[in-house]
Amino acid sequence: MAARKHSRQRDSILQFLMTRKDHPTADIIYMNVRQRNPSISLGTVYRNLTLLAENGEIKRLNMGDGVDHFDADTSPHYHLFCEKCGGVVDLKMEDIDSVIEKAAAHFDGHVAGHVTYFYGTCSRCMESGDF
Amino acid sequence: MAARKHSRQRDSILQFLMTRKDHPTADIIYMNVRQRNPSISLGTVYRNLTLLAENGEIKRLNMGDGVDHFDADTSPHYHLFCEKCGGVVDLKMEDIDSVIEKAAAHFDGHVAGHVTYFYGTCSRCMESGDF
DNA sequence: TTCCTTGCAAATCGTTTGCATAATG
DNA sequence: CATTATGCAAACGATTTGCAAGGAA
Repeated sequence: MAARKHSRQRDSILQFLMTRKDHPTADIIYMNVRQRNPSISLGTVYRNLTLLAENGEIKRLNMGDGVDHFDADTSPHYHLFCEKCGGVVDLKMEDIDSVIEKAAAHFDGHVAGHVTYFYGTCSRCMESGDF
Repeated sequence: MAARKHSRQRDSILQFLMTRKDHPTADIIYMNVRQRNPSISLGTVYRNLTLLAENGEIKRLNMGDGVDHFDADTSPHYHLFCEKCGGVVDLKMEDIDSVIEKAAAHFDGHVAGHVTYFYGTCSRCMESGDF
């Protein structure tokens, strides 16, 4: 439904996001993309992130910290929210979608999917020991 | 550390929450408690919900819809967010904390816990068919 | 020339907070 | 009396949106 047109802003946002594996927030993305494109506005960043997420080109992550995080890696994988640095890191693990059947077992309605994320300490904060 | 004093407002908030099994938001709680206590303010509702949650007397739920939901049932159980009515319902199922070990298996840092919730359609919306 | 996209600023929304006053122990 | 709690309204932080101007097809 979107007769989408090309835009430099969207390009640089997506490009930047692909270089990062720490799932930055809209604000972090804004500050970084700004360095190459000084005139870009926060609103444009938000608009494009939403557009890209709706198109499935990126993922919008809700890690319970009140801010949305974005991930250019759309392949299925899990995330951990580091309670020490507030960062989000990837977590490779076997698929646990079987929890859906477990949930559906004693449920009258329909279980379409699940959201699962972990919290704890990332390896970086584990080493640096400073907390 | 909290030399907590008694308050009618807190009482009515907790009491109201215990009568509901649909995990209302602060605003819904405010509108309802207001009927018995017309002078209560939204700020007081928020302050008490936070206080009760910190004390473990109630649970604060993040269902990814941008609003906090509250639950007076602190026993371990899961929740489903109904995509049709926007409500939150309880979902009884076997414990799946084993996902923590699965997550920790290939992770360098420390996995302290996980957050899991489901989304789909509640039984009520399933029946009424109107969507 | 369409009409999608942008920059900017104002507007929303949910939630928190400062402050003077009221209620509790 | 010492403090915690309240009501009110202003303040906040993240995200969205209206609008006139700019850029892509």
